[in-house]
Amino acid sequence: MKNVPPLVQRNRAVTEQKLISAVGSILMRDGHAGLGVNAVAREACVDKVLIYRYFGGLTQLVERFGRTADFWPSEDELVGGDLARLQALPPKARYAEFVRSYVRAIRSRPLLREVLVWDAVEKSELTAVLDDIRESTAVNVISALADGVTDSPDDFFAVLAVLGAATHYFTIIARNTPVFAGVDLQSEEGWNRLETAMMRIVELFLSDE
Amino acid sequence: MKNVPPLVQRNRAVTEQKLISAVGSILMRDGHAGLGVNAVAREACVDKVLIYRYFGGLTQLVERFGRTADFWPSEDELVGGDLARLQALPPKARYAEFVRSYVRAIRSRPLLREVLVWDAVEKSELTAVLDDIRESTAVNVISALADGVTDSPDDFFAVLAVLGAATHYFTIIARNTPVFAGVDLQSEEGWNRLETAMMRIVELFLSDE
DNA sequence: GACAAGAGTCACCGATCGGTGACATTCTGT
DNA sequence: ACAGAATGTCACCGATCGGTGACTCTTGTC
Repeated sequence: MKNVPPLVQRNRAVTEQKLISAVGSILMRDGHAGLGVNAVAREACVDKVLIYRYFGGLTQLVERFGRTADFWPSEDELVGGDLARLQALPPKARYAEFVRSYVRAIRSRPLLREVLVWDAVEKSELTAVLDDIRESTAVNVISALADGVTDSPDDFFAVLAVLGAATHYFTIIARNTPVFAGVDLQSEEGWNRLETAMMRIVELFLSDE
Repeated sequence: MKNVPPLVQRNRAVTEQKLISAVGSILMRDGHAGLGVNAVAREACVDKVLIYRYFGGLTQLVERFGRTADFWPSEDELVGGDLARLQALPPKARYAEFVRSYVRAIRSRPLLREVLVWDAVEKSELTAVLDDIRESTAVNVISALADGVTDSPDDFFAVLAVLGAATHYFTIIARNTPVFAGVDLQSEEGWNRLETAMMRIVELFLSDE
């Protein structure tokens, strides 16, 4: 009897999953500063010794979390869901729309926001993993969109880097800072100002075909 | 005799100053995460109880530090040291040079860098103080430079906010992140790419008189 | 049914944290 | 000179941290 897989207790796979998702929960609720062995174990309703037994320590657990969790938006979402349609647009509209999609994709992910903070503030287990994901994604997306801008005299990729950096920064500080350089970060109106400014920047850098 | 002010011991003013500058030292060496009552007292070679007696607690001490320390560059330095000369330039060159001065002013201040990190990552005692300083400085400088751009159809101030945000972000992540979106943050060449991109952005937004 | 391996529980360690009360020393006003 | 305030020292508290050893209980195998 009871050949059915155990309903509840004594299941390493389930316990591991509880621990991994506890990392995400804590990041969302308390930020990276709240991440600790005791906190994760408490959140997962599991004894902390299992963190060491199953993962080798918090470091490795967080590493597993980084590789498992998909807080980073997919490349499809980064381009607004339809790469082919975007590619068909003339450069101006193509990149303007991409910038807007990027801002909204980043902004709408609270977990990603916290991870961005962590990534910016200190060198951690997630940093290396995240940096790799970010850079490879950036390369893929940008090369998928690059068309008709290669012979520009300007360093358009540097411009894109500037816009990406600004997006990350606004997203991060909007959690606590109400106003930056006169722009209201708590209202949609403020973010619209930023979006249009960024879209206008890429338009000014690109000819119309 | 001994009417001269005491050479060494038993001097509240000196002790307070030791504590205040210890805050700066720790921020520089260990970042905001290393700031604690014990750490500050240890750094200042002073008993921690004096932090409570003289300031009321670490919070108020940090607040005093925020108001006294001048990690934030002066408005003169933000404009490259000579406001009048800058104001005499045509808008394009004026703002391009301002952007470059700003990037370099921020980048060359390690203490400011750490404070920027702290300000971005969490709501603390310094946050409110810093936000006030930053916003009022921004208003002053921008209004001192504003001339001939008021009737632009574009939201040029939002563009400046974007550039400021990107500057802060690059400065923050350069401590740990080697590359962002293909730009090397550890080399002068990478920063030159960013500087020129930003300067080019403001140029494209401004007519030549 | 016996038994070993795996899963989970519990109690404990040393270190550090923020915070405080009690004491010793020095300075100052009269 | 003396008293009282100011300055600084020291020991201690409870809480939390990361980490570990030893135990109990469950499960699968023979």
